[in-house]
Amino acid sequence: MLWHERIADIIKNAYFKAFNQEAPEETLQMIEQPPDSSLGDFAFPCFRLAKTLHNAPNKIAEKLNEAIGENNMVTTETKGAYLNFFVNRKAFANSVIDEVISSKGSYGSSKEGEGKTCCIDFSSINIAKRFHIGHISSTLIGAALSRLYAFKGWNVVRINHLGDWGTQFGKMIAAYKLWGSKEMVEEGGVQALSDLYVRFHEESEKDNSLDDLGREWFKKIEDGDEEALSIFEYFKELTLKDAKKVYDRLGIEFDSYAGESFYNDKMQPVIDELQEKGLLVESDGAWVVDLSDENMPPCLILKSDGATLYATRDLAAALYRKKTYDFSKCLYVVAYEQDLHFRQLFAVLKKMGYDWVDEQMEHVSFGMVGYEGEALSTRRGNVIYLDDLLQKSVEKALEILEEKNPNIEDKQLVAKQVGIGALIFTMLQNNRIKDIDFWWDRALNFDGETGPYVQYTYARCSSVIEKGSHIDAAPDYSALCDDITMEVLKALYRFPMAVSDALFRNEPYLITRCVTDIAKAYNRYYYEQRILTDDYSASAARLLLSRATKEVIQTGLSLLGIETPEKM
RNA sequence: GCACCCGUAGCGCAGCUGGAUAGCGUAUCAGACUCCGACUCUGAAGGUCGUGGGUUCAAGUCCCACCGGGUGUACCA
Repeated sequence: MLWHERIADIIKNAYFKAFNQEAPEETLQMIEQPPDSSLGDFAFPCFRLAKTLHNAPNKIAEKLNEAIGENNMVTTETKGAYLNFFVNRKAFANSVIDEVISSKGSYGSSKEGEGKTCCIDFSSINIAKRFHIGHISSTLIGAALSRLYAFKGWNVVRINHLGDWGTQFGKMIAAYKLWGSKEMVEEGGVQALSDLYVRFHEESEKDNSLDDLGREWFKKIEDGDEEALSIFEYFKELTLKDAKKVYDRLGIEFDSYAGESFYNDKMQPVIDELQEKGLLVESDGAWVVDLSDENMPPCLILKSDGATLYATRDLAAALYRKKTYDFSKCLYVVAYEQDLHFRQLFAVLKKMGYDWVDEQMEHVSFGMVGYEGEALSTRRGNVIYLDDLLQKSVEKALEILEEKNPNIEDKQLVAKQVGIGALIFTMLQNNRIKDIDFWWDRALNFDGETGPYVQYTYARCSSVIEKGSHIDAAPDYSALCDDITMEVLKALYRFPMAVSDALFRNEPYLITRCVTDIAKAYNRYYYEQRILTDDYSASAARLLLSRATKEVIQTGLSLLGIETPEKM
């Protein structure tokens, strides 16, 4: 039983005894953890009760305290309006460790999502463009969320909504036909495609007949011309092959690559439906859904030349996903630049009568990535490609390993785990909404609260557990009752709540920070408390704590997509 | 112009959805290994929480105005 619940029960009983009425519904939610452990392990603030009980908050706290009396699980004391609880440390240690060890790596998981489906639209790379750091947030946040939902029992559909539609692909084909060749692209990969595109732009400044050629080729794609399609498919294959390398290194897979082109033939029904429901109005030759009652600009559905737009496609995609997956939740992990677009999208769906939108659809927006104080820009060279970044981070990790632990086995593998782990950790350390200014020296800094710090703690646990493997005495939990050990136990205790909060708020950083807290508490403990001693019963208990720490760190990091080497 | 987001220590950020003395990391300074891994640990210093009002027993947190920064604002995605 959770200690929160246990304490809520104690309060409820005391409340009834003291005031002869039921305690408020939200008693459980009112329980807090004090800012300082010396105040208590849990606290119940009584301010809010003053009104209903017509009594001063500190008097209420005192009365509850009297009503509780003696209890073998907690001792209580009042401090002003707070009723503070000190847990029975031995019982607390025992229950936290049991809980972790008995769940066998699934500590913090649950089945609350069972039978429900969550679609997560993330990463969403563009065809014929290299994977750069502009896509890293969506990719890592989306991947972490997909693991989190799965951990909570959800059926997760990971969708890579490819940017694979638009006139630029007509231009690409034109450029390819003019100056490119299979050999050249085979050798240069996606970079060669980007170069072709850049060249097309340059040349079309001088020769504007090229733009017509581009449009012609795009028209051919639209009309299903065999040659155009086969070249286009080839570009797509090439891009995905490149991206796959990055995804593999990050341990990410997708269930669907249905991108923009996929919805090409699925928009007409949506347009018809908008028409039938009387939502489509003409405006300056274009067809829009008016959203002035929502204080938003109109949502453009059809251009004046009859062509569809981004919003049209997203409407079709949303309805398709609902029909195909019957989701209970549909997340869009997209930068905040598109806040308005999603607000419009959701508003239009609601006008169409889809009331599930409010509860089920969410734009999980995040801050933008810049490079050393400037905006990302391919033209100015302010671009970092993801494969380069991963490579550099792994190299840095390898350098440090060579220096600190040159004789380690699987050095290359460990360097990869540490280097990539460091990167993921940094990216998932803060609130999504914060902009990220990318600096090489910051990205490659492994000191302080970083991925390697937590991984190091994990390796430390492994090491001491191995050293103590000969101990088979029955654990004596009274060895886990001092203040410093309690901080480790409390950090472990908080983990399931961090997981729940992270899911509720769609914020992976809550996991990152919880795992960091655990590592910090354990490192301090490790320094202050000798784990392996002559007292085998005490050692056995301390080893169990180490094992619990190790397992929770592993669970937490794996949710983020970070691996845990046994040695580093 | 309008809409949305952000503003907390030099820098990078938390702050449990309104509660106890505002924290963490970095950088700076001072310390700690004959000892389970020094990629560790302890301590010091660093703040009118952008500004001014308001609501409340209680405001970094809620409301209003202003200042500063970012993003968006119909035929791109």
